[in-house]
Amino acid sequence: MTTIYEIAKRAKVSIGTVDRVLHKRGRVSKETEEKVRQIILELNYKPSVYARGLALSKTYLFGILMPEPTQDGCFWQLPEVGIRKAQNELKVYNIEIKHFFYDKYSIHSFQQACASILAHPETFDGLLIAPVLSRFAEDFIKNIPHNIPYVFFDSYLPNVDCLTFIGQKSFQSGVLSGKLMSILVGRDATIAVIRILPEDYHLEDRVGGFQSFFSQDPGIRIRVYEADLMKGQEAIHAVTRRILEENGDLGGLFVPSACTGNVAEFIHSRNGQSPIRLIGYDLTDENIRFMKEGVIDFLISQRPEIQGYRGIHALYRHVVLKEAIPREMILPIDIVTRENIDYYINEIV
Amino acid sequence: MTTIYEIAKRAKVSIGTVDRVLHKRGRVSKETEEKVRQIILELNYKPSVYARGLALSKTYLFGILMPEPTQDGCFWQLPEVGIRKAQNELKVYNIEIKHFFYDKYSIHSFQQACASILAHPETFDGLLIAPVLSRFAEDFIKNIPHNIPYVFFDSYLPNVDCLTFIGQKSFQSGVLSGKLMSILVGRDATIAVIRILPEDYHLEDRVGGFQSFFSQDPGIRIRVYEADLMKGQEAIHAVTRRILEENGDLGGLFVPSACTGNVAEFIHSRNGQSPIRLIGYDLTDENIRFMKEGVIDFLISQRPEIQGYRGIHALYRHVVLKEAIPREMILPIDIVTRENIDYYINEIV
DNA sequence: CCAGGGTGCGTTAGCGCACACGCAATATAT
DNA sequence: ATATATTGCGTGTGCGCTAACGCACCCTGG
Repeated sequence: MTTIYEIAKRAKVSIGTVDRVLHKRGRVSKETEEKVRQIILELNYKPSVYARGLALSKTYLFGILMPEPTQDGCFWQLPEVGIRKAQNELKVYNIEIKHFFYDKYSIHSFQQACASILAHPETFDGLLIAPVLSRFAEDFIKNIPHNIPYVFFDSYLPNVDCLTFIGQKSFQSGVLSGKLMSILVGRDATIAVIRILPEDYHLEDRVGGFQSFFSQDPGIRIRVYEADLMKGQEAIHAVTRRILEENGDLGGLFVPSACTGNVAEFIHSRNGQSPIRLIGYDLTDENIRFMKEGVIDFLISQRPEIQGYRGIHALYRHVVLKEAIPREMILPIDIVTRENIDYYINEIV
Repeated sequence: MTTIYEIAKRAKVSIGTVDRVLHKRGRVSKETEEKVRQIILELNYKPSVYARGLALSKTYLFGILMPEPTQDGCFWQLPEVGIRKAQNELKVYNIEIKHFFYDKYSIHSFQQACASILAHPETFDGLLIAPVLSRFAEDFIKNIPHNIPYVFFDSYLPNVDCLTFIGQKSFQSGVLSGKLMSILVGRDATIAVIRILPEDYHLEDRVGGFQSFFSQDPGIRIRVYEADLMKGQEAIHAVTRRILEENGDLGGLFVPSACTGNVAEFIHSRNGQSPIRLIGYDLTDENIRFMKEGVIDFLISQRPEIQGYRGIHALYRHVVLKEAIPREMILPIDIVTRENIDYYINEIV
């Protein structure tokens, strides 16, 4: 193990000088700085995290900005699980976490949460953000001081300098859903798709991917319906009713969001008819229940727990260990069905 | 943050005494020990990993015992990927790793690798073991000194005191394969299963699970064939040929191991006939290729990269951080198909 | 009676690093 | 010219913990 003493000795300077070079604190002549840098490279010096941690004895604070865990059928509890796990693991490294939840169907609530963070931005060593309300999130991002890194998870904001994005390729997950649906319904069928509003890139992409899978398949008729959640959860029931009324021969139904359970609930209550294949997203409690009951055929999981876990970890590795972080971490598109669902529930890294 | 000084002050003793209590090094009277323990509990004292690491300035060595990475169609490269990643991440905590590879089709080779470890067992702070050759692995385990912890991954050895097991539920993965096969082949079909020898609990369970899925399905005829890999890789080709010859109406083929690609290769070369649905295991290069070409329909992944990564991490958390480790970590049974395979390739935590 | 050993404690020297401080030597302002 | 910054460097202290060391005190056996 090479230490700053070793470097100082070889460069014929004191450890103070080495330290100044390492931390770019100036007060070093060009020549000595160059010499020290040279030796650091030669010896491939890496500071001891233990010694650094001890000397600094600083506690780091990461802020989390995300929807309230109870929203979207408690979907947002899932990243929470991973965040808590990371928090526990990283406690020993003096990492602390502060949550800022917002109501994703209330712009005011979102802006209030942002304001809380921006009131004392310098107290945070990093931020983990689910930028669900894309347009308003952009304003927030602009006001984050440049020296504080932030990570996106779940959804993405283009043209923004985040440390990394952790999530899934939405379009491709739609394509995969299409493939699964095609296996389930056979060559000739009518399939309904529920487009969820308010508009969200994420969900639009899923629908786009799904449609694209069938784009050259004349046997499959795809009909797109809309449900506006700004008008309340009842919108889902209403549209499902319409779909069933208007399509007596319905073979399958694709729901590009976590509210698949609401659809399942309605379909289930209307029993006795021919089975409708149902594919949706995310392992919320309700979705799990309807999958086990056989109402939902496939669920796509985005590994939300792991997104949360990795988000915190990325901040830790960047801020504390000063490691390089990849620009994005794309998680697999997990296919969940009755036979493997138990192993995906609260599955963390 | 509470320190040993704080504890010492409250207990009216010196830090040396506190240290002796913490490390159970004796030389402390019953009464003072009790008092110190009491205060430690009260303050919920957790030693600083930074200070410990610095004071100890010890490097830890973990040994890995697993098959040569090139075996089973380079399947064993996959856990290697995760192990290397963990190694890189944990380097800063003074963790080092030493590999012991063996030829899983040579008992002698296995025993030699074991002997290398047992020659100086005390140099290792922990072991990560893939106990593929179950019966011989048992002998090895018995000879590991009791103070050195070991972790199993990939497969399991019953009645043995490992720190944790990291792997998948083999039987259930077979059930899942059955489900997928049933969706693919429809209500009436003949399905062949290749039983891989030498006997391996892991693979037997997968076959068992697969058969159990169809146990009450009169429309599906399941025919089990055997291929003995001890006689070389050609056994796979030979049995595949026999299957095709004896089952003109073959609807599907289930291969419970990584050598699915070998089967695919053979089926692919015999083109022009009706499509045979193929389900197998693991993302080896060959399997990936045949999946992308459409020869393999589904692959089950056991997340081998993550198994390796987590194995090292578990040892680290137990040995260095002295954290409690769960008795087993069961990984999800991932369904991989053409549309999502790209996101599973070399996917690590 | 005392040598030898065990018991119960306090003291101390690092581990490698961060950072404040101090002290010359030079540069700039008054 | 003197007063005041600025540059370039070395020194020293402390972060919290580990483990060796040392010093009384007691017990035991010859």
